[in-house]
Amino acid sequence: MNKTRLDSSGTPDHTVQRYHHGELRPALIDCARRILEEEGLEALSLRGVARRAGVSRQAPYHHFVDLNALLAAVAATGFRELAETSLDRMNRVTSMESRFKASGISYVMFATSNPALFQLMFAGMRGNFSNDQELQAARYAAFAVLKNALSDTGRADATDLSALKAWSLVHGLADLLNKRAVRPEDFGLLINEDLVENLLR
Amino acid sequence: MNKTRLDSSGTPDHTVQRYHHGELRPALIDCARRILEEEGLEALSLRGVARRAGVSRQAPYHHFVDLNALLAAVAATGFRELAETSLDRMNRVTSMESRFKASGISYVMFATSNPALFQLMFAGMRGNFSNDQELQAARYAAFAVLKNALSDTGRADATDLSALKAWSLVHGLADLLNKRAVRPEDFGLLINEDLVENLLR
DNA sequence: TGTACATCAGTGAACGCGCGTTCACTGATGTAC
DNA sequence: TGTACATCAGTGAACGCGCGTTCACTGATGTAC
Repeated sequence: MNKTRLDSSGTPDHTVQRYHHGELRPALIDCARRILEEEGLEALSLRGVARRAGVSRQAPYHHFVDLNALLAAVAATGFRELAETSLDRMNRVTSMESRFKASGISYVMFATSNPALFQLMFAGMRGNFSNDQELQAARYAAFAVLKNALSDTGRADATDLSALKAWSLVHGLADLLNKRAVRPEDFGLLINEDLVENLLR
Repeated sequence: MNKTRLDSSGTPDHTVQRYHHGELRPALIDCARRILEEEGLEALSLRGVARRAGVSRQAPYHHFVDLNALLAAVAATGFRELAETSLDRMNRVTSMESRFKASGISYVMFATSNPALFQLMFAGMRGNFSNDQELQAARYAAFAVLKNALSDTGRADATDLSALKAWSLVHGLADLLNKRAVRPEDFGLLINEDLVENLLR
């Protein structure tokens, strides 16, 4: 272990090994996200996260009571990001109809850009960490963005059932793409986004 | 171990413990299915299956080269059953339109009646056992039943893209129900089937 | 400004678990003669 | 019809792995005086 004191510039730096990490909690979440991205959900473990953060196995327990708490925190970042990128994309267009369509596209794009994270976000709903407060709030906020996108269209059929229909459509497409049950090439298209565009037209 | 000889009636019986099981391969697949049903996909292991079949840990290796081979065999039974129950349901109605609708309903009902199995069936597609011959054949046959249900309607828009749209819709609904992201109670309904009926109307 | 000391955030070793898989072995079965 | 024997389908012990988690400990930090 190459332990050095914080140098005089004083800025926290994950690459500098110090006894007190300083930003370990967010760093652990970040490492978990990278493991999800590179190795998938099955490969995510507390020990692995600690290893990646360059910290002892026991260190994470100072920031998360157990593995589920870490998973909940990671899933929460996922929902916040989903809401954020959805709003970003929606704000690039003006009509309520195109905003609604943008929300659907962003849902699929988020899911296929972060397949393991997306899996974790929904795995939690029947799992052991679904009652985490922070996670519930983030999930609720993300779903609200999407639901509002539909109701804002003012469509006559903007019912709960239509919302479910829209959600099922994009959720299903996202999952089929992630599971490789469907590929854009099968439709003569190059990338997922083209396929979503076509399907939601 | 209560090992008894095969009694004079001579019928193979899984409950009678004999040195040679006689029907171990199908029995293992059956045990795997029951573990999926009762404990979920994460709980499925070769050791667990052997344990449940009342057989040594090593015994399954006489019938499956490794865990993936067993998983592939289990997933294949799933696809065969999906095709079978879909056809059953479709054959209870006459018009091509209602047959198509029946195929959609049966897809969701199968998925929600066998959540862990359904998860396994699609997990394989990006996993290590997707190139199993028997599995590929069963999967192809099941998907053909559903695709034909649409093309048989003779709809003008019975394109590949419409097929994907229909598939995404039922697949998404199935997954949302399985992940408990959506419950029929949220829509004032009692059971999943009512919700599917409403959504596909 | 210095310092004593409580608290915070790490370390390192260990426990117990279930897993996939390999190895050498043996009882059971079926078939050729 | 009997029997020798190859083969099939089991057993049981063991290896090595990664996991979540607990325990006792210690270095670092910040604050009251």
